[in-house]
Amino acid sequence: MEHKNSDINFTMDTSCKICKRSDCLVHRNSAILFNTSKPQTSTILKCKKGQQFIIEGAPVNGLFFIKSGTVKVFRTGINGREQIVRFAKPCEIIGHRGFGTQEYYSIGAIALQDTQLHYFSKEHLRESLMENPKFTYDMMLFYANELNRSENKVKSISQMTVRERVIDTLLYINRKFGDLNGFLNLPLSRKEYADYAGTTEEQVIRVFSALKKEELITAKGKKIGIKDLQRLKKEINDHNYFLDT
DNA sequence: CCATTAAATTCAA
DNA sequence: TTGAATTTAATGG
Repeated sequence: MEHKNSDINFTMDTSCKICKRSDCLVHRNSAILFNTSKPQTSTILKCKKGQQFIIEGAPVNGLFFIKSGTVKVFRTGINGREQIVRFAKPCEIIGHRGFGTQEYYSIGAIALQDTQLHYFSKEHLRESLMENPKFTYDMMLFYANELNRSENKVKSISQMTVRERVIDTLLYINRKFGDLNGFLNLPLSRKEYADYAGTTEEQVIRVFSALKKEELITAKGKKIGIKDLQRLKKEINDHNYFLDT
């Protein structure tokens, strides 16, 4: 909740050197995004673990693309409760909802690990979008995907039981971040699972304990291992089915 | 929700 | 690399 916003480090970069994926929006459109003939192309923002780089209510000046690391995007509710909207990994966009119409961010974003972000100004993006239909189309697909996911999330929160929501969260993390040596490749606190699933830390801990007893998962601190993916999937597929990345 | 204990992580020597 | 200090997990009221 209470994260310090200390020295943020800006450096210039003219290309996306790390990511070489053909399905990466930044890489696929790097010629446009890193157009060297334009003065202000991109900036790299380096965030340390736990650093907040988008503050709710701050003015929107541009968009962030994750170059490396992971990020949680959240919104704070009325009672100070944190609702995690999504977890984001490299090649994803952050802060896009505020782009265009909104003046201020309605979400906050915090680096879960040391993270590098490409930052593009509104002006540069506007020009790139106007000039390049392919880039615009890629962006549109991203928006459509996000909308779909967000609609599904509304359903899951309002209609699923706590247990189902926790399982759903585990499957989401598994789908999106995969596993490493049998453990989910993203260390999260129980509080963070709770904030995504829309419950409390205690509930998550209790569901985890039950799942461990049923031999569906294993847990060693923040390392959560999925033991029986099929049975977990089956349990929520009775009510829900959705894909996302 | 809060208090207690156990467990895990961090950090600095 | 270790272990003391701090943070986080788990359980029961």
